[in-house]
Amino acid sequence: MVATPERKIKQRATISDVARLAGVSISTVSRVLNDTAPVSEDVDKRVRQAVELLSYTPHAAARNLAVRKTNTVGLLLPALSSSFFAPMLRGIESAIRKSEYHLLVHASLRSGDNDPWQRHSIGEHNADGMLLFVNSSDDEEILHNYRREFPMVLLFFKGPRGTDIPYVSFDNAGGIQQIVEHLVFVHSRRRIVYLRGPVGNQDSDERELAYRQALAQMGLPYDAALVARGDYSEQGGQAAVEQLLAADVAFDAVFAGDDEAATGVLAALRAAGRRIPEDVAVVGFDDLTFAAHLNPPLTTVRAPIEWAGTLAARMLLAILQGEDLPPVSPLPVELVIRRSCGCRA
Amino acid sequence: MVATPERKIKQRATISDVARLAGVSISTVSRVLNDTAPVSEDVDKRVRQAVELLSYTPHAAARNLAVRKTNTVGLLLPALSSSFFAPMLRGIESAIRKSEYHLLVHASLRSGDNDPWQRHSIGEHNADGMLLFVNSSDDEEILHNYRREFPMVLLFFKGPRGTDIPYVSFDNAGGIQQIVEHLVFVHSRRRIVYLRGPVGNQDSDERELAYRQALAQMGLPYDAALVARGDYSEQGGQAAVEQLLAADVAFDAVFAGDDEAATGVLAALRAAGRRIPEDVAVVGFDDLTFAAHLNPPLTTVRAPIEWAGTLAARMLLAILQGEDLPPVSPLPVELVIRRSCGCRA
DNA sequence: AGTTATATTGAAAACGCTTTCAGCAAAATT
DNA sequence: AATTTTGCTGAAAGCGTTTTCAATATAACT
Repeated sequence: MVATPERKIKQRATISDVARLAGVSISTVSRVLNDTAPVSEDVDKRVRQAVELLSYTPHAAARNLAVRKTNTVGLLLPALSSSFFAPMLRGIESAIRKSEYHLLVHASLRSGDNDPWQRHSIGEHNADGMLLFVNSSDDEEILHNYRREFPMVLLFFKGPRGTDIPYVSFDNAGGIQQIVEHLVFVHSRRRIVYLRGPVGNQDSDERELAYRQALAQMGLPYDAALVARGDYSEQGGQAAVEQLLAADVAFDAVFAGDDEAATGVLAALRAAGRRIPEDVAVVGFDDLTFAAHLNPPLTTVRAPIEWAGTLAARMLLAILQGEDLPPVSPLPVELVIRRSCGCRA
Repeated sequence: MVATPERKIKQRATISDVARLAGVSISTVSRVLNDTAPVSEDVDKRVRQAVELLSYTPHAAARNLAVRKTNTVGLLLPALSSSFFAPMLRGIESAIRKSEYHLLVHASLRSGDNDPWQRHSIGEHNADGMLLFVNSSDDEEILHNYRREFPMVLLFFKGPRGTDIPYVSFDNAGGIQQIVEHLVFVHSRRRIVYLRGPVGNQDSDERELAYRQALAQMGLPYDAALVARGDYSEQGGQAAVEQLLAADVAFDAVFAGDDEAATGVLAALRAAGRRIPEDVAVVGFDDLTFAAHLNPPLTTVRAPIEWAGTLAARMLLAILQGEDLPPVSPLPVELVIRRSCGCRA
C-alpha cells in the first residue's frame, strides 16, 4: 500500500498526436488549422475531429518561435495604481482587443536589477511592440530598443532627445492657460498655488511651465513658494497643502496637477477650516470619474485619457502593420466648470 | 533614383552569434547566462563581453519552448473598466512582481469566437497558470482547463459545481448582515431597496441572498419590488433608481451592490429632489477610493479588494511552486459608517 | 494519347534555446 | 604511480510549430 504518488503530469496533445490520430502528416494538420493551403474535405474533417477529440491547443511558444512573432504587445508602466490608469487601460485594451494581439502588462518599479533576463523582458522578445508609460529615468532602455527599431509608442512622454518615437500627449498648455485665466479673470484669484506631480514626470514639468507662462501672460508674478510638490496622489496632495498651511503661505486658489491630488487638497483644506471655494478655489486636471461627485464638485480640465490609450494602441498596431504614422498632435483638453472654482452650477 | 526601399529588418543577435564571438559553444553561453554549471572565469568574461557587445537578449519563445514554461501568469477579466479593478490589479501586480513571473492581461468580452487559437490563448499555452475573473457563462472553458489540471485561481467566483478550484471571495453575507442591521436598527429604515449587479455575477447573487436573509432575520418582509437590477456602474445605478421613482415605489433606503452604482443612486436621488440621508439613506459596498469624498460621504462596506488580488496571485504562485494550498475562507469585510446612512460624522 | 497545369500531401529543415551525454584535462586520492 | 574524482566544455538531441521543397495523383489541355 505504499504507493509512490508520482505526480502525474498531464501530457498535453501536440500536433503530432493530432496527425497520428487523423492519419496524416503534421504539415497537413498545420495547414487545416491555419488554412494556409487547400486540403481535401475528407482530411479536413478527420483532422478537425482529432483536434476536438484530443482537446488540442497549439503550443504558443513553438508557434511564436516558428513564425518569429508573438502576437503580443507589451504595456510597461510604473504601477497599476492610480485611478488614472483605469480609463487608460480601458482605452488601450479596447483597441488591442479588436486586433489579433494580446496585451502583456508589465508594471516595473525601477529596480536596480541588471539581470538581462528581467531587464528587457517585454522590450525584446516577449512582445512584438510596446506601449511605454515611464519616466525619463528609463531613457537608457528606451534608447536600446529604439536602436533596435523595436516598435514602441510612448504615453504622455516625449522620448529622449535625438529620437523620434511616436507618442501621445495632452495639450497641457492649452488647458492650463484656460484654467488659470478662469481663476484670475472670473474669480479674481491672484495667488494660485500649483501642485505639481512627481519629479521626472514630463507631463508635470510641462504643466508647471504652462502655469508660469499663463501667470506671466496675465501679468501675475511668479512666486516659487507657490509651487508645491505632490505625487499625483491623494496623500501627496493632502500633505502638500498641509505643509503650505503650516508654512503660513498665503494663497487663494490651488491648481492641483491632477484630480487625485485635488481630493487630497480638498480634504486638507476642509480639515484646516478653509471654505472651498470662498476662501480658496481649487481646480484639478484630468476629470477622473469621481471629480463630479466630490464635495464641492471639482472644476477641472478634462483630458481624454481613454481616447489617448486607444490612440496609442492604434498607433502601435499601425506600426506593427507596417503602416506609416501620420504625426499626432497633442490631444485637446476641455475646461469643465463645476463648483470648486467658485462658479455656481 | 528609383530606390527600392527594402525594409531592412534588423536581425537580432542569437545565442550562436554570441557563441561565435566569444569563441565557445552555445551550450557554454547558455550556461553562463543561466548559471547552470561551472564555467571558467576567462570564458565567463568573454561570453559576457560578447553579450554586451551584441546587446544580446535571449529569445523568450525559444526559451519557453525549450523549458516548457512561460514564466507568465494570465489574468482573464471581462474588461479593464471599472474602478473596482484598479485596486485589484494593484494587488495582483504587486504579488506577481515579487515573483519571477510576468502578467499577461487578457480582457475578454464573451465573443462567440470559436477559433481555437483565440479561444484558449491564455488558458493553455501562453501562461503557466491563470487568474480568472469571469462570470459563470465561461464554465465550459473553465472546465476544460480544470480537466487538464491547468493551474487556476478564481476571483470572487466559485467554480462550476463538481470542481474544487481555489478561489478568493469576500464575506458578503457578513457585511450585508451588518449594514442591513444598521439601517433598520439605528436608522429605523424599513423599505430598503437592494440594487443588484449584473445577472450572472455570483457575488451579486450572493449579496442578494444575504440581503433577503438579513431582512428575514430582522422580521422585515421581502418585497420583490424592492430589488432593482443594475450593473455595477454609475449609469446602471442611476437608471435603476430613476425607474423605481417613476414606478412610484416607496422606499426609505437603498443598498447599492457596489459603490459605483451608489454614486449613480446619489445623483438620481438628488436630481429627483430627495434628500440624502433624510428622505432616503444610501449605502454602498466595496469602499472604493472615492466613497469617502462623495456628497454626502458614503457609508459602505469595505472590501479588501487589493488584498484579495494579492492573495489570489499568491495562491496561484504557490500552486505553480507545487505547494499545497490551505483552504482560504472568505475575506472579512468591515462596515464603514459615514454620512449617507444618516449618521453624523 | 501525350502534356501540362493543379490540387493534395509528406519529409525535412528551420526557429533559438536548454540539457543530456561524453570527453578530456587537471586535481585529489589511494 | 595508478586511480578516481572534479571541473569545464562541445556535440547533438530535443521542445512543437511553420514552411519550403519535392512528389504524386488527378484534372485539363492539345
